[in-house]
Amino acid sequence: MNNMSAFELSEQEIQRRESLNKLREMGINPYPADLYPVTDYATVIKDKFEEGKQVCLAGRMMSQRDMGKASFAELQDSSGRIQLYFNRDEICPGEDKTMYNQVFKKLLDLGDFIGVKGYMFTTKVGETSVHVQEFTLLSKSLKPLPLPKTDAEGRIHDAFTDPEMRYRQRYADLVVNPHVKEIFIKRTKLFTAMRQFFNDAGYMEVETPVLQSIPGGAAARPFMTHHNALDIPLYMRIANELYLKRLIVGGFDGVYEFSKNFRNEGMDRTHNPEFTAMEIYISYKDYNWMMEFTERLLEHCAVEVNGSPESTFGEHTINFKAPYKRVTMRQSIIDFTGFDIGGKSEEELFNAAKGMGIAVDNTMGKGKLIDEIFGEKCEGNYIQPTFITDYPKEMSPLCKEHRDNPELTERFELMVCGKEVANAYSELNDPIDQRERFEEQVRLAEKGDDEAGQFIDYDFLRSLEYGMPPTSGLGIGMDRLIMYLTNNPSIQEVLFFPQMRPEVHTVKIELSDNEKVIFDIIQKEKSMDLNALKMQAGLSGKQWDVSIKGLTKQNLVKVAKINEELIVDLV
RNA sequence: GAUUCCGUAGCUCAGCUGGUAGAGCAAUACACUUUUAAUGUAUGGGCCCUGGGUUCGAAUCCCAGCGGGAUCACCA
Repeated sequence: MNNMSAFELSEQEIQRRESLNKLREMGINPYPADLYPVTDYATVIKDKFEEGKQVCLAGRMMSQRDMGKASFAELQDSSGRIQLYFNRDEICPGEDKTMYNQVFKKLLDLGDFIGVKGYMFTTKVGETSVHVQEFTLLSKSLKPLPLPKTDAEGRIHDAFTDPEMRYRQRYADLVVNPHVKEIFIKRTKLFTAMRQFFNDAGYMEVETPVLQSIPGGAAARPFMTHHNALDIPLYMRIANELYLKRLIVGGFDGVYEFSKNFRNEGMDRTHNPEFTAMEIYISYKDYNWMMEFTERLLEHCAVEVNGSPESTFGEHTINFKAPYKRVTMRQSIIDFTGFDIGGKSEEELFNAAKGMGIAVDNTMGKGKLIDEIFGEKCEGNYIQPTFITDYPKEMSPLCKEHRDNPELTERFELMVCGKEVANAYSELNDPIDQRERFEEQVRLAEKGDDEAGQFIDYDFLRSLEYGMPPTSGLGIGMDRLIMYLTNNPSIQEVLFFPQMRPEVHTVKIELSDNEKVIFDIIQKEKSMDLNALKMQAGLSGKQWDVSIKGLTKQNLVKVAKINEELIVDLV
């Protein structure tokens, strides 16, 4: 559906345009340029009520209750809503009552931005309100908002709920659904809290390239683009890890970045093609230190966002209060399956997984098999924040080998509600080992493992050769974290503008009768010789000329000259 | 990608086994000087997602498409 075309204005849209014109005729500019001297905000003056206090505020008029010579309206600004009281003889003290009778009562529509000056008072019924002495139209709204109504018990009626329209028209969603705005305020609070925590610890926020010639740091299908001047392919980053590590090589102690990453993969309730990860790298630390840092960080963030370390997600109450339980992957698999992966061969793991009813195939190595068992049997059980540690080496090409066991890595993931929200390593800084791991990934990719990385970033290896201090790194899926902190099971609810299929605008075009005749023929044939079409249409030379030009102009057909013959094609 | 549900007025939704389209809110007009889902009276507003098919007749039944939701699969 679309309302983009001027041909299809609804009745209400036409009425609003007429009001707009009337206002102009009365000398009222519906889109004035001058600033409006706002001094107050709706909820602030409601919370700190002072009888008779002069106020000046601005916002959208969201409801109007006319009672003849007096009226009530509601003003919604960025802070919330407040009731306005309009009295005819105070708005219009003289003989001329136009401002009240015409402008306020007739020509203003719900959704219009107005500015009001007046004083605070309480109505008979006890509602704190602004007694308006003067109002100004600040901006006219030409399209009716999908406005719900709220009753005395606070129940919302006819709420604007259609997810498609809410996501496509987030601006309208934000105006009429205050709880939606709340989600995004919390989202920003989360980012602020995290920044503050890192900055207080002395770490530095940095920016690294979004356009990369080698998309490294993760295994995912990248978006490709092209740089014209250099005439080279470029990729949108899938991760920023390798660039942050280069900065650690360069001598920064701690660097972090909120990284918009892009992955050209499927979309669903928890995946959007562009999403935000936070990555931080801190030198001279290991993953044990990072676990302690992470739990303090998340407790801090939860408190800043929700005022409490506890957060509700669906049927669960998640407690982000540190410390979190730590379980090795080996122990976790023992806990939930009774099977001990320690020291087992690939064949034994293969058979064990098969015995658990897990779909296995021959391309799977040890690491992949263990990961499948964990993903299938264990992962979903961790509701409260839990660190799962010591992942198999094969799955972690950027992570340092475990100090006690060469088959494992010093890696942890933080599980919340059965999903990964953070991932951290003692970072691999041995350039020779790193090169071998990359080469192993390329072999796996060639074998058909589409999760393995296919590119080797030789510049990154060069930087490691100069020497990277022992470093621990942490990555957090910001979208997923804010989903948990705002009780939203869908990523679309925590992104202002989630990816959608583009809207199709079927433009309705009025064709003349003659144009229709031609169009009907060409629509069947798709493409035909111009003279044959002219004959079939049976129009006079002049009628033909006007009609075919009309169709070409409306971009419905195209006339092309091929080998001295004129061909008409359907567009 | 698979399965399934949905698409009707600005919004939220009815519309039965096919018979010329309905409500509430919103809108327009009138009345009303402290209402608050204000109220009362009257009025207007629809490519019923698109395209085919069946039928004397389709919002309704069938097929295809488009868009969206949910579940599953995939996603270090």
